[in-house]
Amino acid sequence: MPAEQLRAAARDVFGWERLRPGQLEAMEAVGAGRDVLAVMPTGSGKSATYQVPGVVLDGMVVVVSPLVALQHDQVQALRSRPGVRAVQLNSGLSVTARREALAQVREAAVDFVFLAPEQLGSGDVLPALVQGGPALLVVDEAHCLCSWGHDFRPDYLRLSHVIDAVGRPPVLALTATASPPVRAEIVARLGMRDPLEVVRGFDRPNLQLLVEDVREDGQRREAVVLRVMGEVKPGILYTATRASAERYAAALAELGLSSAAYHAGMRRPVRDEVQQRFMDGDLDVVVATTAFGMGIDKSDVRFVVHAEVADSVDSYYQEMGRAGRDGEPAVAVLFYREADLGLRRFFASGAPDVDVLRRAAALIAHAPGPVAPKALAEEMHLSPTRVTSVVNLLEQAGAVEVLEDGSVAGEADPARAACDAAEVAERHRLVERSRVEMMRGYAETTGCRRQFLLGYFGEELTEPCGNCDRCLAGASTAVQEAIDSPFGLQSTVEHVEWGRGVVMQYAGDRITVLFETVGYRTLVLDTVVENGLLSLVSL
DNA sequence: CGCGTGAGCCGTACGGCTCACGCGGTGCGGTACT
Repeated sequence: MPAEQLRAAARDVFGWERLRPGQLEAMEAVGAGRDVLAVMPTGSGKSATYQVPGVVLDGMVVVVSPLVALQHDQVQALRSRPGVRAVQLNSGLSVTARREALAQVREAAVDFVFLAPEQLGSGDVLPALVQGGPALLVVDEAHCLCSWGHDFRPDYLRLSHVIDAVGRPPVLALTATASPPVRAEIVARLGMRDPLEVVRGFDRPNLQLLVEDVREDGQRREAVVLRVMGEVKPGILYTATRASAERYAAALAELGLSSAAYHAGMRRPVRDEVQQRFMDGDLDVVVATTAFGMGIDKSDVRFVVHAEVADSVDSYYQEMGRAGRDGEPAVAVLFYREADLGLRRFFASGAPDVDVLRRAAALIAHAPGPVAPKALAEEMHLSPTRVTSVVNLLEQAGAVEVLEDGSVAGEADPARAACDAAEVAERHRLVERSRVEMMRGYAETTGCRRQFLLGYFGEELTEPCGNCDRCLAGASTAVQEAIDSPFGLQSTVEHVEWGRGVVMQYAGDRITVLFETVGYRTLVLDTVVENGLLSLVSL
């Protein structure tokens, strides 16, 4: 697909006179049938990378998108363009509307179809897609695969099977934030082949990065409220729990701010109203849990304050990145207390029930033929989500096989299968917990915070930034040149005890490695070298 | 893991302390009930 054709479509259909370099690069690859992973900041025209090829391509584009509300907005935006046909498939559709949409999909009589991964799990959607034969499959907000796929929304981990089932069209994965290991996981989990990675800058120099140490929980409340009161509005205050969001929202309102809480425990219409008021500029502060943010693109947010740590640097970067999108000065403040890591560790430690794994493996092994997930759910009195998650683990452990129609087969010894599957989950749990530890790394770093963040995302900032609290205090310790070390960034190393890992970062006299089995570990480089703890692995 | 809540106790009559316990995030879909 020549660039000229893409430019013409962008201009004639969407009214975009110019395409940015990253956009065009991704579009051309997609048009040429290549898998693409695009990591580009929100507001940089990520959606254009599938919208434009979508109107040029001969065939239908399937977009897997995590939130029904996002799908709705995306469909509306596309329908407003001349001659563009877009539908969505979700549980909100009436029987008639759904039947109609499915018929259109079967005949490939639409340009775009939007759906959540759960739609692909059962019934009539996958056969309709197979018949329609998509020309491109897009996974929007692809980091959800890693953050949600393992337990919360396990249908995400089934996408590679869907891609195979619909005839392996080119795959385009999109996200705004993904560190190198997250990118690798997206590529692996989707089974992408030799993907082109288009990664556009992570650096947001207009964001001032601050961390405030809190000793006692009691002191924090007041400090957070004072900070929010003192900042230029509007802004977002993130909290770790719903109750905390409610409390802060009330406290700020009492002091005269227009503030509102936002979390998943609130009724849908109330949540929508809060979001709308924020977008319209009617709110000074939204006090929210992680429920708030996806799909929010408001340019003039002046601060993002975290009352407690996020669950990973990936999440933190994504949340703070909602400030200062207009390029004007904005501030990201993290209130840090070591004890807060406990709650995040708790969230990251949902251990699987070995007995459930064993029972599932036994049912599958002793069945006369392949078992439908629905039958497993009924037999075991588990929700479909739990069953999918259990099947995913057994499959990753190599104990069962999921057939093209979704049914599960396997003859492994149940006790053994459960043990192997639990080990898969345990490895994932360790990595999740080490991601929490990297939040400590950010909060406790003695060096430039931006160098830490960019290093985490695989980019190098050669000089301290001058716009974080460490730099402003003149206290940034020099970052050790990677050149001094025998282990280059992103090189594969082997530890005497923890096995293989990838070098992620240098900060001060320390080296951080992401190990396959135990997750992130930070080591003193001199000790590593003196004792020969690491060796370079040539691949 | 650690915070907030409520029960129970102290030691002197209502306030304050300690301790045990439960709970904590994210959304899809479908079902049951107005």
